[in-house]
Amino acid sequence: MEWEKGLSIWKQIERQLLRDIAMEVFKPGEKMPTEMELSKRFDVNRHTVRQAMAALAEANVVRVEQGRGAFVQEQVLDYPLNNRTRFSQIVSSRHRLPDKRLISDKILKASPTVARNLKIKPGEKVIEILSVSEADGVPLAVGHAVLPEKRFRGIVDIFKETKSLTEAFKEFGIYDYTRKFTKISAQLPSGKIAGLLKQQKSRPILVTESVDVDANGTPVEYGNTSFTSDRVQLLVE
Amino acid sequence: MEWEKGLSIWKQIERQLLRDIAMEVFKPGEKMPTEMELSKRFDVNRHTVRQAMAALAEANVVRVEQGRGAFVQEQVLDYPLNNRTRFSQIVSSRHRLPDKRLISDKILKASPTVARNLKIKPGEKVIEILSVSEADGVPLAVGHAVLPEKRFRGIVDIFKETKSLTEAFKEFGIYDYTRKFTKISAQLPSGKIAGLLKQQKSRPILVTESVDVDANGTPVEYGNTSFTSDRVQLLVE
DNA sequence: TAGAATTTGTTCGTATGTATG
DNA sequence: CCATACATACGAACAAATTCT
Repeated sequence: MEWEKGLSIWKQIERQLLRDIAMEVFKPGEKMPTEMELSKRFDVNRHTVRQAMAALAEANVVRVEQGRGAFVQEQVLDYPLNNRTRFSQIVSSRHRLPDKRLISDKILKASPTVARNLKIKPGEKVIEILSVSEADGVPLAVGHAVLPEKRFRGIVDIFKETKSLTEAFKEFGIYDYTRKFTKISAQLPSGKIAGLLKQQKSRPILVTESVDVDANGTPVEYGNTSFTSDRVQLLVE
Repeated sequence: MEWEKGLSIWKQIERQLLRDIAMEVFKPGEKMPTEMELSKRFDVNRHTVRQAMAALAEANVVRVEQGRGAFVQEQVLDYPLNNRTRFSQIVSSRHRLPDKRLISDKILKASPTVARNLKIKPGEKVIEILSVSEADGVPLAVGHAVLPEKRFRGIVDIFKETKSLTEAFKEFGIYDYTRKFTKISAQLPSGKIAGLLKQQKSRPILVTESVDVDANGTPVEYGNTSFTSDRVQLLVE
């Protein structure tokens, strides 16, 4: 590579790498070449490459992990929390193809935590639905929803057809429901969740705990959603 | 320990451990005895203890880490995001003693990201303030605020006195400012942040990125706050 | 499970060019 | 012209984290 004069070498390297990423020579999520390889390619010192990489990391274009390498940042999806937008709408509006796959469903007895949030008695039957939400075939979140079985018997079949809880609720006369609260924490994923999200166990996830209520204020769903923090960012406006 | 009849042994163990935690025999953040030690103490099989521990983990009373042991969960502080509440108010309302310590302040040039969010030109001078927010002497968050230097020259001295940006803003004629947006992600902390939060580098943190604007909609602060996810939970209502 | 190899992070030192007063 | 400060660039050695064998 030829160096223009008037512009520092590391800035030219930064521009070149940015072009490579834009041209998908290095694709989102993929590993970049090592600093050694890059310093050979550009025929400069490793520090010069590092300065370019640091600039890219600051601009959130790449993510550098000690001992592993640098990775091209996936496109981060802003996931709004406080309004009534649904997953499929959010993903569609970003020109990406949404999908929601049912992983499993079970009927079991409410644990104390579940019972408190759904305002039912511990031990009452509840429906547990595990699903994966994807955009363009890439998993973004694992949803873990719990609903009172007494009120929503048979909802799983409708969910399977419509792939949407919103639609399924309509069959039970619930045309509007709102989010009562959302609690957000950061965790490391279990092996199961990491597998479903197709991410490493060492990368953290965003976990939201929430309760949805119907027009009367009665809880209809207690949910627990795990987002890949590499591909999703929660947004409060 | 004597077993009551009519109640399963693991539930009695669960109750006993809960009592121990309530009496602070095991204190928040501390390591619990190993499963082996507990099974000896209660003279039961290790699996019986595991069942009790699993129940406590489900109830979020303890946190189990493979290869390290079980730890009593710290009291989690719900940190509301969407209203105008300030840190000191939030902590005070939970009957805990708030404190905000200035770690460092610097004047440097705005990076492209900073410039975009503050709506200034890249390279313009900005004030960078690093602070730690604590409750009862335990660090909860590390704040990283960036302000335009042109408008807020000398604000650091006022911040040092009042320990509050809200108060410092008043000296500059800003009596009201609002949060334009908050973006939330999960990350692993850098060594520096982990040290300031007095937590392990392997435990994830919640990072909020936000912009505050004055009454005219002009950005006054671009901030980046890192919360310990073991002691803080973000709350959106 | 233990150690070697790989890869990034940090800290020295050295040298050069450029802007400023 | 000089002194100073600052950014750039290179080199070497070691620390820390991860992966491979």
